[in-house]
Amino acid sequence: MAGIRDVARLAGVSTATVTRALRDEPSVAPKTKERVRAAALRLDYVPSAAARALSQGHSTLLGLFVPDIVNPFYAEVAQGMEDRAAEARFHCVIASSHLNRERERQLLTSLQDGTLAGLAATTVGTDEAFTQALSAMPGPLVLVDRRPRGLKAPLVRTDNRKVTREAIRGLFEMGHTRIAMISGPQDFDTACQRLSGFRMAHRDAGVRVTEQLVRHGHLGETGGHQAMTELLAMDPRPTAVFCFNNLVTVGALKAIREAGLAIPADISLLAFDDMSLFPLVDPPITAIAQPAYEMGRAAAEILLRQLAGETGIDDRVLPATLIPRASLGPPR
Amino acid sequence: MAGIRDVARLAGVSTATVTRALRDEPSVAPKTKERVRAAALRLDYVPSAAARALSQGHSTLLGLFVPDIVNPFYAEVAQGMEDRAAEARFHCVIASSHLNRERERQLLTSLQDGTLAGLAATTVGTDEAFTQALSAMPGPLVLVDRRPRGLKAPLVRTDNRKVTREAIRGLFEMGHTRIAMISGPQDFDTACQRLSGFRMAHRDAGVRVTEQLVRHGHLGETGGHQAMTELLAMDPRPTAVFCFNNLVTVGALKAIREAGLAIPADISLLAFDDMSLFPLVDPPITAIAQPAYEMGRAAAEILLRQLAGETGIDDRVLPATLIPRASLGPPR
DNA sequence: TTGTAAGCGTTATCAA
DNA sequence: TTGATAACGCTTACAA
Repeated sequence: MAGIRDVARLAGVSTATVTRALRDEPSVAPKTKERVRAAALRLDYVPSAAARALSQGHSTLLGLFVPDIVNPFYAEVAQGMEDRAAEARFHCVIASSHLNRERERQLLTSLQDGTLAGLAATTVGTDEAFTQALSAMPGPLVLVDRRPRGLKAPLVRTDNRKVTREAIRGLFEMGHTRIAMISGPQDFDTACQRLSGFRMAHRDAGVRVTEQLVRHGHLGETGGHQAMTELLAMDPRPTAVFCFNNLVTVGALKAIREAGLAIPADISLLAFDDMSLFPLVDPPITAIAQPAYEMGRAAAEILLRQLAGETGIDDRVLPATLIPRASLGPPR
Repeated sequence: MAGIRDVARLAGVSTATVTRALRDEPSVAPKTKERVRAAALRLDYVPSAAARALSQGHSTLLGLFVPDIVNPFYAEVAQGMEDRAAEARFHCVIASSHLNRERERQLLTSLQDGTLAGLAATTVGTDEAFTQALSAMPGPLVLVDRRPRGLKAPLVRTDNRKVTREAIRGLFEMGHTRIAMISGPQDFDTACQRLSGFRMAHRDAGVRVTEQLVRHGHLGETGGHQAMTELLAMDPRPTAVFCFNNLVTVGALKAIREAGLAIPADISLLAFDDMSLFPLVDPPITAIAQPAYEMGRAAAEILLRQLAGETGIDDRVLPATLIPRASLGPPR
């Protein structure tokens, strides 16, 4: 493996000149640059990332912390982040924790030991220790999707409240009056915002929210399934249900099927977060799609700007879109 | 940020002793270790990854090269790889290329510049330049899913032929005789193996393969859609179709719907690769599931073993499983 | 425009 | 069992 010295020797210059030439600094004479480039090429010279990181004080690695990379929402965030990072010749380290504490700790250590130049995190509100450690961390930080209480860092998110309010309004316009919501933990700000939109739509429609129809604290397929089962056991049943994320939707859908009910005839189903197969499900699921890919890009962008020295960066709010399909219909 | 010198000073030892103590080497006196640990803890000392990498000659970063992290198959591979890597305190850099050449080049550079200690790759056969560059690379390499021609490296894969053969046999047992296959590019060894299983099942059943029913070179949803449309235009139509991967299946499914045909009454559909929503599709799709997570773990495992100096590592063949659902039925 | 030389923070070698 | 010290390979003042 050729080093910078070999290149310097072959080109007949000093190592300092090699560095400058290869970075295309204007202070180097064109002829010199040419010679250095030729030498580097001939020796297959690739500068050592470790040496560079050590010398410059930071790496070109961005970290992305997500609960579950298999969840397509996060996968798309990852793809967006990675694409944007690659444009700046940065790489992404994706850590998918499954809420694994040990893994969280490892990631934080990596931020401290300089493996990572910056971190984008989708944190779970419950984990106070992690949150606190995060805020004490050196280096750029950006939050994606949600902000744990007390964490001061730019956030990339969707306008949850607005889009939910509009979507639920559509339900009222169809004639629904008993609309249920399967919401997440109350310390998820996303859940709160979506719930808030849900309530506002009720106010808009002059309908009081039936609190028993709002189920808090549900997560994942299991949570969605359980909440839906409970909702279906009520009398009278809700005529529509709004699920606060993709996995919860899947669980709810299964529960509805098991109960032998028809969508949307017996009950309408509205999902937050789209999935690629939702159009093929029976029936195709109407969903509020978040611009996950763009959110990932925006996160990388913000990290890069922070690394460039910019401070006081604002939150970035991206629009979500209602994608009408067949799971919404007027109540019987 | 405290460095090793600060710790050494506080503990009253040399930097060499600090290193040894923190790595728990037996040559350090217990009392000394204790003192060093206390000092490190008090100063919040975290060794610099860059300095360590420079000094040791390699990082603790594993690279995973996949075509598309949003495809759940690869996402699961990534999760498996990452979990296994984390156990050894390694991180994973995921590069999702979308067949982007520039991105491929970047990743190779990272392998050369020492950013990555090893690389797991799911390469696309078509890209000879990349393949060749890969084989010329320093450092451990492991192939996942498929092996491009001429690349000598351990491979983690599924027993494609066997599982396909058995699944297609099931189709014959149901009474099908005109079974189509939407296969991938002929330079994908996975496509070849699955096709081979398809042919073997025909031989087992004493049925000659109708070559017009075998469509080569299709990839992605678009490819699946197009191939299926062509197949449905044939007269007589096939009574069953086998799709060689998940995206192709989705495309084929859409084409069947557009043609207004019923599954499985008009045509049976068998997928290679499962997806989490396949059970919810109309009808639920019968699929051959690959142990993607385990494949990712195995890839990391092999990389780690190579880093530990092991050579001559064999391919790892994992079993796939047929998951019966409702998209298969006897022909009319 | 180019060169010299001092870091950067570990680890590893050799002595003690 | 511990300590000095020389790498590791690049970047960057500072000089020339």
